[in-house]
Amino acid sequence: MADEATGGTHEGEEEPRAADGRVPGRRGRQTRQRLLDCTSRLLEEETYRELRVVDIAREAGTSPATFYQYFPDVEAAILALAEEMAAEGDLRLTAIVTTGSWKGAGGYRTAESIADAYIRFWEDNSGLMRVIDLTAEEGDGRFRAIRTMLLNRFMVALAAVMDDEAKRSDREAPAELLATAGVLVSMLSHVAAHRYGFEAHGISADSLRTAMARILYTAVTGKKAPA
Amino acid sequence: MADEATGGTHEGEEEPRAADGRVPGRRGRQTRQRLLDCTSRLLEEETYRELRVVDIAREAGTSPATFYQYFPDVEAAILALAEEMAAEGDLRLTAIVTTGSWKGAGGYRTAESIADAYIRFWEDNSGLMRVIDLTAEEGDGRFRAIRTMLLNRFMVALAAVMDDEAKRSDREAPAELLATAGVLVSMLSHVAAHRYGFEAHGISADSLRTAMARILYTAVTGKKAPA
Amino acid sequence: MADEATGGTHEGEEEPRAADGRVPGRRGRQTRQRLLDCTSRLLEEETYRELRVVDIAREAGTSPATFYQYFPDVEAAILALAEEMAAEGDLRLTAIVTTGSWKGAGGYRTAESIADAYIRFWEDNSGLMRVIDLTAEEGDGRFRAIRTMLLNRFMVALAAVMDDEAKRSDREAPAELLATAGVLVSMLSHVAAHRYGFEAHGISADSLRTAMARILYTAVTGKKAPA
Amino acid sequence: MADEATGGTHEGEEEPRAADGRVPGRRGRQTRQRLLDCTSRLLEEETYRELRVVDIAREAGTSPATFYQYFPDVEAAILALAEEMAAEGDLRLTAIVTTGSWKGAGGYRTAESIADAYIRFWEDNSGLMRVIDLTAEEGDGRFRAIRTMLLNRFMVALAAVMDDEAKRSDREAPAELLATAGVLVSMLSHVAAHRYGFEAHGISADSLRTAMARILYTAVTGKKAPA
DNA sequence: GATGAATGAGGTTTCATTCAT
DNA sequence: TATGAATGAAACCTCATTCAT
Repeated sequence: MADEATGGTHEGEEEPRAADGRVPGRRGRQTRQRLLDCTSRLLEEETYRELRVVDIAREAGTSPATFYQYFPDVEAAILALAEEMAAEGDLRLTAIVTTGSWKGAGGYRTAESIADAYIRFWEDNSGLMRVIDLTAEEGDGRFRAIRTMLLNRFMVALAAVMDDEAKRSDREAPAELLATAGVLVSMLSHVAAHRYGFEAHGISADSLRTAMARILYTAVTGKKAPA
Repeated sequence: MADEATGGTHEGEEEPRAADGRVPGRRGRQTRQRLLDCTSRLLEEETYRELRVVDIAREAGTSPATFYQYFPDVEAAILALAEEMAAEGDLRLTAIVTTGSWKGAGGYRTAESIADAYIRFWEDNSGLMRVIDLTAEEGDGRFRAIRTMLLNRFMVALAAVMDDEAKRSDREAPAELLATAGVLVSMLSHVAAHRYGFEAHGISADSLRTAMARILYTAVTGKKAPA
Repeated sequence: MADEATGGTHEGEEEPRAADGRVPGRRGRQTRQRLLDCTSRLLEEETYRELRVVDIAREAGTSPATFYQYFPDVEAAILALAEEMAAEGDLRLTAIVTTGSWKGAGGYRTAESIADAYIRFWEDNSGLMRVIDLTAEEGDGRFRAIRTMLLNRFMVALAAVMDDEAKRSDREAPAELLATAGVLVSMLSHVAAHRYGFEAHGISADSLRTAMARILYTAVTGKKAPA
Repeated sequence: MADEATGGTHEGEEEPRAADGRVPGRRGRQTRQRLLDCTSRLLEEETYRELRVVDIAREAGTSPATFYQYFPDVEAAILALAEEMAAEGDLRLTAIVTTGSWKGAGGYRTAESIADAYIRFWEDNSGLMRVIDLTAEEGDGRFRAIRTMLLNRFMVALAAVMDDEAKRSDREAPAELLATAGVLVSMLSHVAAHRYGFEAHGISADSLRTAMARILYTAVTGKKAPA
């Protein structure tokens, strides 16, 4: 969920630096990227607590020394990864909200597709999101910032939609507009994150999606969800 | 949130065992508890990734050797801690739902107090809950089980209430009753967990509570939340 | 030589601490001492620049881990060694000056035995003294302090003797009494340190001793050295 | 001080060679010199024990690879630096002795200016001299040779002066002529090296100079130093 | 029951060194 | 000539873990 209301920092693509302070060339950037990719992959397999520099290096077919040429430690690599992902994910998520229509019968379908897209997004980045969530909760400012960048626009977009819908149907927008949007984002995030936990106990992804879509729909339109 | 629908394992209070297999006496149990308390405390301060046996021992004013008399590793201590907490928390959380009335004006107040209690519970156990969430997401069955034990009854109770309310007001209960309850629990959990993230960006705990209470209220009663 | 005129700190035997902050017991102190002894030995063989923790541990028949239980790094071990030595050496050196008589023919013999004792002291501690000198020159306050503790009393004693002698023979004591003593100590130290360098080029320890004794004798008594 | 009586090796200005054996051109010599300069500078700031190839390269704004084009390791660079310095310093130091007059009242002033010049010379090359002293003490033949080259002529010149003065005043030259000169050089060197150590404890450079000048004067002329 | 002490094991980190460009 | 980049090798350092007391 979006921990912050203030806008994400568009950081103008600062060059990554090698350990000695120089900006790496083509080959170097390639290696760096390979390390990031492997970090990402391992994040799915290993426990965060047990993810080692050696593992990443081995996975990437290099030596730890090479890893340290590009990142001071595992966290830094994950941070870079998170930044990369947030930049892309931000758009991907926001697009979902702004695209769909909430008028008439299609509204519920929009709600569904949001739930769907969210779940899929989390699935695509589960390892990384898991760590971002953890570290943000642990109070790490850098990861909090990333999380914000990633979820904020989605949250704001959702709030805007709720506002529009309220006006359109002559209702009053809820006083806690942003908070409500944030709560909904939280709901989506957490369900997506723990999807397998649910499934392991008989609650299908499908019914989760439906349950979320209904809540979303009602929150946005103020109407009962269709049967 | 409740990853599982099946009941929590009531493990009949098995005695903790020391490393040598014996059931520890009074002094031993005290030491063990001290270690658990310190683990809990450190879980708030340190990063999970960096929590070491040595740290716990030092915090408890003993040596690592003593730690190993009671736990095979850090995870085991956390697990014990989690079990301890789940047993107590289960009741504490469920009580909230079963106690309150949903009739008339008081219904909304019940929703509010649930949100409140949830946030407070998380606050009291943030470090531990953080780790339980993480490890459960990472697929660790033991922690998933704990999480279930903790949240399942709450979820089921919530589902029951929703069912009752539907019957009372002659509505049809939502098809996805359990899923909906699960989703609501997710919402509560995640917002509680990331409460400080929200606050750091201008969304107050108060407005979060209100936003959650409204969604809860609507989901349970099928009515619009009062202005 | 004595870089400082102010008195050495008698530090009341502070207990050495292990890495975890505890005061080691008997066995621990033994190990610690063994490590110190080996450090001392290696200081004679290896280059300071190349003295590694591993070397010391191996020499002592333990593992690096054990070393780190007692010292944070090589420097710390050397420092401890230096402190140990300074406490003992201080007395050993000072005794030389205060013991001998400067009256009549015996005076020159006293000068000689000072030179002698100094050379011998350096020989017994060459490796350590070498490092103390280096690090003190490099500006390390801790080693400077040690050097002071070691040489200061000797310097002061020498100054006192010079003062006495001046009074006895009705001369005026040199204005730069302490500075002169310091310079003489420097002379003794450096010659002792580079003794082998001299010898390699045909200047025998014997003639060095004589040359120094003469300069000493003249400086202290104001008389020409006997042929 | 002059560890050796035998003459310094005049090595006929052999061209420096690059790693591949070629004699470097203009640009190459420039780079090499820059590396030497940086080494010299770092010798003042860093500890000898901690001076790394990487440091030098970075300081010089190049990469380690470039360093290795000119020197096989740090020691080699220091050695080159030392040779460079010794060639120049030799003359600079010796000039002091041969220039001044020892007749009459001016004699003491000559002694003073020697002490002065020595101190200044050390100050200009403290880092390097520190390392030369250490390595020579550690028994490294190459550095011993350098040290000899640097100090030998000064020592010999001093001995010659002492001899002259003895003859002039009809005294017998001290039997240990060379040894005495060597001891005096030691004195000068050590005091110069530890000048700051003295100052930190209340013995001023000025009084050191005076004390040394007096000892020198007496040793050379056989007379008491003027009040 | 508690714990000093030792240490195997293994990850971390740094560096020297090389090579292809 | 210069240097990005990679990396073997080795030291550093920390920890989990054990055991004798």
